Amino acid sequence: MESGMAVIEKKEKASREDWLLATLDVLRERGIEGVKVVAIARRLGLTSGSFYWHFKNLKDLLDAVLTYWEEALTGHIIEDAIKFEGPAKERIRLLMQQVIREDASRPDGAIAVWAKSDADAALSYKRAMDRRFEFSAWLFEQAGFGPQDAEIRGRMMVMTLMGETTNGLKNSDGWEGILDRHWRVLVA
Amino acid sequence: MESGMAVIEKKEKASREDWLLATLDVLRERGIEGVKVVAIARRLGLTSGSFYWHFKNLKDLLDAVLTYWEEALTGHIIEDAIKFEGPAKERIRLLMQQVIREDASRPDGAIAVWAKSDADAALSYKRAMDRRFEFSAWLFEQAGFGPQDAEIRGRMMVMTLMGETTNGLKNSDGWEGILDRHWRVLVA
DNA sequence: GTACTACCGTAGAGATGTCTATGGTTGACT
DNA sequence: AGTCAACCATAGACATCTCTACGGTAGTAC
Repeated sequence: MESGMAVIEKKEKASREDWLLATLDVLRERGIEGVKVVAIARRLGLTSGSFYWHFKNLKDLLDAVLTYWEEALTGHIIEDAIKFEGPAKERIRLLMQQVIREDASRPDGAIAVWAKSDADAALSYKRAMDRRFEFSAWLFEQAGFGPQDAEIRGRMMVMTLMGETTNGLKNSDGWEGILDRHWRVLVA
Repeated sequence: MESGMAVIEKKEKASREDWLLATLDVLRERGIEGVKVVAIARRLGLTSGSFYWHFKNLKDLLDAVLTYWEEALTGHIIEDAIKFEGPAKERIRLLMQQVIREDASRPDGAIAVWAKSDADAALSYKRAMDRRFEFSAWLFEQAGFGPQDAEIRGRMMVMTLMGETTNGLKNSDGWEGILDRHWRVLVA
């Protein structure tokens, strides 16, 4: 079953952020229980000895992962959407495209599973999801839907995007068409 | 971080199916890398020695899990929906309710993550998803939508249900209302 | 009571993982 | 040339996991 994990990038020196990003890769591919110090070190072409220079221990790294996911990976999409100036429905389309385009780097599915067994992850996950639902509802209100309708459409958008993301939509043929048709149903 | 895993059920003797069901619980809660022989044995109040009476090895168990998930956990929902006699839109509502009601026992999210790192799981996952998409498209065609529209609405339904499932919709207040509003948008 | 089936426990080898301790190495600055 | 900061490797104690080997037990069948 195991096919081994290759050394992805051989760097002379790795920063704390390099370790963090490599961890996100492992998290996405192997799930939370696959996040081992030795596995991440192997991926970076380093040893575990160097890990403990950057992080106190494994938990320290996992906390950093959650914080990064909440702030950067959820936050920047919202910020970009707020900045956008133009029709509200186009803003929704833009956000959907951006999420799918980041497809490969999003560990959302793995974090959802992680949240089932870990209290800290569950807190982060709930905060992020609530934020997404709230912002998505706002997006659809701006597009002219009433509060109740906006809420459910926003919720559907978030769910659909998470589903397509864990499903790897971007790697399939005609993903842009599929996304466009999702959008049409949502803003209809 | 680890809070230990309690002995859930202490049985005198366990069958192959008991091991399988316990594995599904662990899979859902800890992800694929958390599926360890000792962990499942602990949950059943047994030791790993007994595991190897029922299964050749860990891979043997994991194959059984995939087969069971594909055939039973995906299949019976489709079968129930086919059996239903009544308006096509009501059939859709029924299916959605059934999926959410089974919420707690569905390991779909964990299998999606698993599929990222394992070829066998990826095959099972793709087969199951294709079957769901195909059947869902049929459901919406029966409800009067054109092929293209039916396909995208079916896809959205599957994604939304998977999202709400990994999100634990059933454990939240007013989940029936939320589900009903999802349905209304989809069949509108 | 003997035998057989179905199941379980224990012990242990070997692999893999966390984390500590300690000692390189490399480039920038002086 | 010397020093310091930043980063990495190695070794090893200790824990956890897979899987084998082998012996034990409870129920049923005769």
